[in-house]
Amino acid sequence: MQRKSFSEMTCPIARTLELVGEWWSILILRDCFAGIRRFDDFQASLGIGANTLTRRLNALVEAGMLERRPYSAHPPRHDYVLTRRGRDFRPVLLALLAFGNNELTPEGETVVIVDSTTGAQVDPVVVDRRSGLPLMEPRFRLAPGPAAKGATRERLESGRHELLRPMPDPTDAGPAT
Amino acid sequence: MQRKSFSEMTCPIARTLELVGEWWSILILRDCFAGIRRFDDFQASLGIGANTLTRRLNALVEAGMLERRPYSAHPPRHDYVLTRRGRDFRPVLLALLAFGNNELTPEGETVVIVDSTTGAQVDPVVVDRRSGLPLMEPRFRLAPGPAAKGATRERLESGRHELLRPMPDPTDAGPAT
DNA sequence: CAGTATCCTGTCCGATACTG
DNA sequence: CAGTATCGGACAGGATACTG
Repeated sequence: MQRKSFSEMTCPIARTLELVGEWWSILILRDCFAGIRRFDDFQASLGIGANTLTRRLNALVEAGMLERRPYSAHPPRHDYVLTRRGRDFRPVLLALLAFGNNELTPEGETVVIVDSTTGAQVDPVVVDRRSGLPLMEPRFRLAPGPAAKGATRERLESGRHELLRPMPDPTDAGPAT
Repeated sequence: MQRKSFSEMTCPIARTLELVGEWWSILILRDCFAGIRRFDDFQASLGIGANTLTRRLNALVEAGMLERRPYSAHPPRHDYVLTRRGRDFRPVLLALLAFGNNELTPEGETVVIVDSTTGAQVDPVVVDRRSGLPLMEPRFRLAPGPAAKGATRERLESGRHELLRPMPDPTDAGPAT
């Protein structure tokens, strides 16, 4: 990247983006959750060049998202499996999946989450683990953490942040104010 | 991109990735939720070139994530505000935020979500909106949607998919060096 | 089968200059 | 202030060839 490098950024979102780096990385992680572990299977599933796959796989290992697990010594062969950190990425994939299903399915959905007991399709929401309440509840707010500084801190303290707030629909003919 | 183009892919995750395209896009969306709406403010917040910002902003408008709202006619000026689709992207940002906070904060967290009533820090989880149960419950599973085909369908039907399943810890790699 | 090495190309991005 | 136009560099990703 010749972008100024996200590592200089303290934002956790930017950091995460830096870690998963390129798009293929996320798709590879998706495939890991689909049970794929072998080089060849990744290649077949993704339609990615062997070359590029090597680079992405190495990057993910280096990022601590994947781990090599030898299954043969002669010749040396290994599976690529998710580390704890890699498994922690799951909610991001679920969120991407939900968004894609809600917004981008001209010809119908290809993957859905269903509740086996009812057969109903699941609508994923993000909630607070402890209270079970959706994060949109007014009681929740973004706050500066210990390492926050400058403009970030100010913006967070001002309460103007809308990541946890319902927003008016601009297309719904709301007066422009 | 000279990648084969995700649009050929039917996976909702791949589609979403195609939509938000480049990394700056996601950071721009993040800033939109932070209440930023003006070209200049994006530039200052992101440290991005005016040139690049224009391109990303145009792409996001074209993708239906942002909308231009004129606030001046002479000269023509507009705010960039989230559309419904753009606001639908919120859970992805929350998931990225949570991941970054959990995994990538060597010097401490910069942004946290807190419960105002208790002061406790919030741990976000993804649950089924209807039942309130975490998606890891065995009753939930991925299933092929109406438009699923081929290998995707087979893999989903085989039940081997682990996106909604707890996975064994592979001896665990901590942060790789 | 499971990769690595090399070369090439597209394009994302940054810097700079310019406009109303 | 809010952008657009143009140029150049870095790098992700593709194609191909090669190894054990």
